[in-house]
Parts: sequence; structure tokens; C-alpha cells
Amino acid sequence: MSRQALTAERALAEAMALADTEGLSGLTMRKLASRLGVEAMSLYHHLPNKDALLDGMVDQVYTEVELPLPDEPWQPAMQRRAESLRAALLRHPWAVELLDSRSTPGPATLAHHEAIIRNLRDSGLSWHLTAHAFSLIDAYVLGFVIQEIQLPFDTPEENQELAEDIMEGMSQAFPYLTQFTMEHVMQPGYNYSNEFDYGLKLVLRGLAADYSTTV
Amino acid sequence: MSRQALTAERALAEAMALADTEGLSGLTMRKLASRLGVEAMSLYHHLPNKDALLDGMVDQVYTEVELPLPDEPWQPAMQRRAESLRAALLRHPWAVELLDSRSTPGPATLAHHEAIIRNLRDSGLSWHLTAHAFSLIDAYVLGFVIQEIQLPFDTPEENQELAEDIMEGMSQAFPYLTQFTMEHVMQPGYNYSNEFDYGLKLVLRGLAADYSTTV
DNA sequence: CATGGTAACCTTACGTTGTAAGAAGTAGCA
DNA sequence: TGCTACTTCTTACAACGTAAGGTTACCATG
Repeated sequence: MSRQALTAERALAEAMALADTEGLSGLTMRKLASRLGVEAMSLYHHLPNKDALLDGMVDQVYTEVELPLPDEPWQPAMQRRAESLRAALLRHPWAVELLDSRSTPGPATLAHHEAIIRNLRDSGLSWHLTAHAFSLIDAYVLGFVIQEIQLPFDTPEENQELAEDIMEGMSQAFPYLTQFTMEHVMQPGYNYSNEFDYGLKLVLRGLAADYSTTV
Repeated sequence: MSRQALTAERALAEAMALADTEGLSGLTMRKLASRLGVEAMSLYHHLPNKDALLDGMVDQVYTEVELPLPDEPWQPAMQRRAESLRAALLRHPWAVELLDSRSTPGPATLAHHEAIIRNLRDSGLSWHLTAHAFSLIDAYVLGFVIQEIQLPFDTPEENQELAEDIMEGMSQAFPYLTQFTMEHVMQPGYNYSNEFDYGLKLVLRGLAADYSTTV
């Protein structure tokens, strides 16, 4: 117990911090250990292997998602959940990468799913519509964040010229794509984030329409 | 030129075949080389590095996506595209994993985007609605496939008991989730794939509604 | 206080990965 | 035949996850 007891929790928290700053590929057992003032192999007394660490990280992300309040109507509840899930995934970009390789859900993940299904069911949605809503909203949020993350926001001056050179050649081969970029995406005031609201609202509106036919 | 000339194209094709059967983690330069009857380092005369190979693989996937036909109305065009994109991603499950780490689009990817935007614009959609449609449909398909892939279809008898044991404990902690699984997901005739149609139709219907207000 | 057990931690080592550097082979043309 | 330009192989290295076993620090018991 030199400076502070090494525990699975401390390892998990430090792993997330490391991945936040260095990316998933920067998260190695040696680096993580050194951050904790310890050797790599010491971690293995608190974790069975690295996969368990990654599973724990994914699960931890779900603790950051806002759950429905008691008796909250399903539409605002789903909207808050979608927005906070998106925010959590953007805070931890590595999470998206992990989400599609990892398949054993942890307790926080299960608790999250439980809360969502409960809200939908208690709001009077059928099992069918509950499944639709869950699948649809989740898919949309996840997919949107993936696109959002891989967007090249950062055009840090040096790449500016390069981008323009590429554009030069592109404008003949891909006129629509070029015009789309020029006339829409690069217009001042355009922010890809706004696309999220549009899609989410559309999805919720569609679900609400199906809901109202059953009430 | 022993048996057959080693080219970037042959390497790419073999890499995809290897990833299809062994998964992304099974794709190593040594294994790929040995399949081509060659040593690992020989690959580097045709590829700058492994990342270029992965980029090429992603781009190749877009080749398999059906593009809009000339003068095809946008709604069926988008539906076909979404369905064939999903099919392509399911054929190559590693593609999803690559999609969210890789960010430099290849020629096939660009051509695909060009064709989509062109169809939407020629159908009379505004730049705004084109952006909405592109973002929304793409996000949905991508997100859905991620969920679909990480589903545990394979409950191969041995895990059956384990699953039931887990269920035992879960039914108290997560009653809604348990009931959801039992009463809906595990019912005969339920197929998660059907969720895809529901969501896609809903999305297209919502977009069409916005479209019709502008015509 | 001594003793022994146990949990936490470290050291060393192995196999696998991507790939740098340079040697060796091979084909085409003079 | 010999020169040139590729293409391929050999060897090597650093970084990775982690197996095996050794060392230390603490605590309860005698």
C-alpha cells in the first residue's frame, strides 16, 4: 500500500483517462501501470486480462447516460437519453470503437437497458413498439456518433491547402459531392451537430405516430 | 513472377477473404503473405503499410453497395442503397470495426457518396434536406448493423444453460429486461432483422413528409 | 515478539505483431 | 554477357499481452 491501494476501480478510472487523452491504441498495460506507479503485471492481480478492462470501460460509459425519471413520459425521456448517450460517446470517443467489438454487457449497461424498457412499457407501448423504439433510437445515436467522430473538423491551416488541392481534382470527378461541400457544409453557420436534432426529432415523431394509433 | 504476379489488388482481395473468415485480428501481414505464397516483407513493395491495406478494404466494401439507377426516384433508390449497404456490412463484419477508426475515404467511397447526393439533388431535394437524408440514413444503417453484429445469435447448446442461469439472477434485478427477452425476443417467429425494415421505412416516411412540403 | 500465511507486487521471459535495412534473386534489354 | 530495375527474402528490433515464479509487506495467531 505504497501511495494508494491499487484496485480494479482505480485501474478502470485511470484507463479511461488514458484512453481519453491518448486514444485506444495508447492504452497499453505498461503505460497504464506506470501511471498508477506500478508494474504492468501487478494489474493482473486485479483484472483477469485486458479484455475485462475494456468491458469495464464500456460499462462505465453507460453510467454517464441519463436514465428516465420516475413517471417521465417516454418522448422526453428518450430524447434526454439519446442526447446524453451521444454526449457520453463524444466524451469518450474510444467507446464507439469498443462497442462493436465487445459483446458481454456489464451491470451498468443492463441497468440502463432495464430503465429504458421500463419507461417505454410503463408509458403504454406494446412489446413490439418497445422493441422498435429501442432498436431505432439506439441505432441512430450510435451511427450518428460514428459519423460525427470520423469527421475531419480539424483542418488546421496546414491541411487547408492540401484540402483545396484535393478539391481541385475532385470537382471534376465528383461535381455533386464538391458542390455539396462548398455550398452547404462549408457555409458559415453550418454545424454538423444540428443534423442530430433533425434525425432524432424525425425518429421520435415517427414512433409517436405509431404510438397514437394504439392508444 | 513465380506462380502469379503479386499486386496490390491481389493482396487486397486476399486480405478481405482472410478477414472474412478469421476476423480482423486474424489478419496479420505474415498470414496474408503466406496465403499469397510470399514473405511478409514482400507486401511492402506494393503497399506503404498496413493502414493503407485497411483503407483499401473499407473502400472495396463500398464497391459492393448498389448505387441509384439513372433517374431513379429517391425513395426506392435510398431503400436499395440502405439494404445493400447493410448486406455488404454483414458480409464483411470487420468493415464496421474499420469504419469508425479510418477516416480517409477512397475513390469507391467518394463515388458512392457522389451518386447518392446526385440522386437526391436531381430528385429535387434542397441542400438542407439532402444533408438530412444522407446523415440520417447512413447513421441508421451503420448503427443498426453494429447492434445486429454484436447480437449473440449463436447460443450453441452449451451456452444455453449458462444463459438460463444468468436469466435466473437477472429476473429479479432486471425484471423488465428479462420479460422483454422472454415475451418478445425469444418468441418463435421473432427475427431481429425485421427491425431493420421498420426503422428504415419510418425514416424514409419522415423524410418524404418533409420533402412533400417543399414541392 | 516470533511465525507463518496470504495478498500485492515485481522480474524475467516468450511468442506475436508491424516494419526498417539491406542482401539476394530475377527479368529485360544492351 | 553484363547492366539495370524490380521484386522478394533474411535478419532484426521495439512494443505488445501475459504466463510463471520470486519477493515483499502486512496481519492474525501462538
